[in-house]
Amino acid sequence: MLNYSSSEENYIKTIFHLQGEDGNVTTNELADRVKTKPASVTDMMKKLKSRKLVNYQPYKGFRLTPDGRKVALGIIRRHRLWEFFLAEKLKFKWDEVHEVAEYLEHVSSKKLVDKLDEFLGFPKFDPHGDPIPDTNGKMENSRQVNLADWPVNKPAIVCQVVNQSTALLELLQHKKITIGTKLEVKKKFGYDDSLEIRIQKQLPVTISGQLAQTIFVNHG
Amino acid sequence: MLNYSSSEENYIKTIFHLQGEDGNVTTNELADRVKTKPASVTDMMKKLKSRKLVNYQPYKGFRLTPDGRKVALGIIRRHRLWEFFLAEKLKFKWDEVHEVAEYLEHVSSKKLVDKLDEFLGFPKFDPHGDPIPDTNGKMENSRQVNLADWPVNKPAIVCQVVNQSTALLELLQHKKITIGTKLEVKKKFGYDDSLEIRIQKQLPVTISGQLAQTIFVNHG
DNA sequence: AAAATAATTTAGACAAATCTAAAAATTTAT
DNA sequence: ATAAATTTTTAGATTTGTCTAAATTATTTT
Ligand SMILES: [Mn+2]
Ligand SMILES: [Mn+2]
Ligand SMILES: [Mn+2]
Ligand SMILES: [Mn+2]
Repeated sequence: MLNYSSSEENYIKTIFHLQGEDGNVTTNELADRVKTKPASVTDMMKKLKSRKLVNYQPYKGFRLTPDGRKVALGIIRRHRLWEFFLAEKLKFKWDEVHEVAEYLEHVSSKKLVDKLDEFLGFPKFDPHGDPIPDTNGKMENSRQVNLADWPVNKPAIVCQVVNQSTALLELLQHKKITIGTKLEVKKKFGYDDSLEIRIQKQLPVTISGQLAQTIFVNHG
Repeated sequence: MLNYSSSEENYIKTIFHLQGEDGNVTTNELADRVKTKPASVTDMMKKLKSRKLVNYQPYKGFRLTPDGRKVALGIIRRHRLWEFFLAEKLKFKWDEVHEVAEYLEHVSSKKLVDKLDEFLGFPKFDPHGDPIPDTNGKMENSRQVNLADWPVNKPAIVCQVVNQSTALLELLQHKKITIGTKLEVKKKFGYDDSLEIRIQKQLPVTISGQLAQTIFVNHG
């Protein structure tokens, strides 16, 4: 199995995140995300094309090839497993795991990653609720629904929180909401989109519509 | 705190291992160890000198400065903590941990390393019995004695095994000897330097003088 | 359909880390 | 003390990844 530089891996991973089901990725988009200049992106795309990891025609944007997608899923697997390790075993906070995982993800020993996965008990989701690909690149596509759209009185499990700012984390901690929290929506107020929710058997609490929109849940 | 490239770190770490208490390191020695050419070593020494990590005069060899020593101990700390993690938590074999630790050692987040240390229970020795520096660079200098020189009927704990070949590992596993094993030497045979040892309360077994010389022990 | 604007690529330069081949310094042998 | 051998350094080139500035292509406006 070939090996890629950290730089190549960062481009590959970012293309994966930017290209949706079908869309193309543009030079400027990618330059923004990997914090480099468009000229550097063009250089790298030529290289990745020659390695058959992206389909690329000048001025037409690019997408990962099936091979590129496999490489991307491997990087994402490592990133999310390390994030899980940092949060679960080393007691890092949510908003601290990503930065360190950016480095650990580039250590690409297959044996290391598979043994880590086993040690962690084959987790299905990282601390932000994103699914972790298995050895073969398969991952749950967690049919997750925004809490703002969840019906009243239906059990739900928090499975993802988008936008991982420290301010958001603070609010979630105060409300005692975390990945895995079981709750039900008790009331919805159309006036300001606020919700009244009940966590487990505790007293109901109110959360704003803005907060609800950052929270995604599963069928509990 | 400044950051060094993987390449710089490999040179620094290797100089630490090569320079003893007082000796100087030579260009060819270092080139051999870091698997590069003498010309590259000279280039790097100029750079490390300008960063005040080594003392270096052309043609006179080099040594780490106190700052360089601190950096080296940080790298060695990371290397050995990861080796311990791999062996203890991920169940890697002795002879598999080093290769992966060569990569993990270059992830230099202080928070990561200190939390890993805590998670592992502040281990004092890596799987090969080498001491692990603490956050301040202090480590046990394990007054270890070769098993061949150990007195009869005195409790000992295996703390290091030199020469980590797979063949040696296989033999040690068969004899059920590992780091931390408690044993006593029961008899010494001058004819072929073989020893009879007793592990814990088990029946005595015989080991060759050659094997005994690879094993170092502490006062049990 | 031009002209203006925006996006992308090319050209040329640079820093890091490495190499080979040649020059210089040091050490060893005669 | 020379000469020979060894070690070390320098000079010049190469690869990877980046940048700025200029040229090219595509898109949007008029
Ligand atoms: Mn992340
Ligand atoms: Mn990364
Ligand atoms: Mn090692
Ligand atoms: Mn290394």
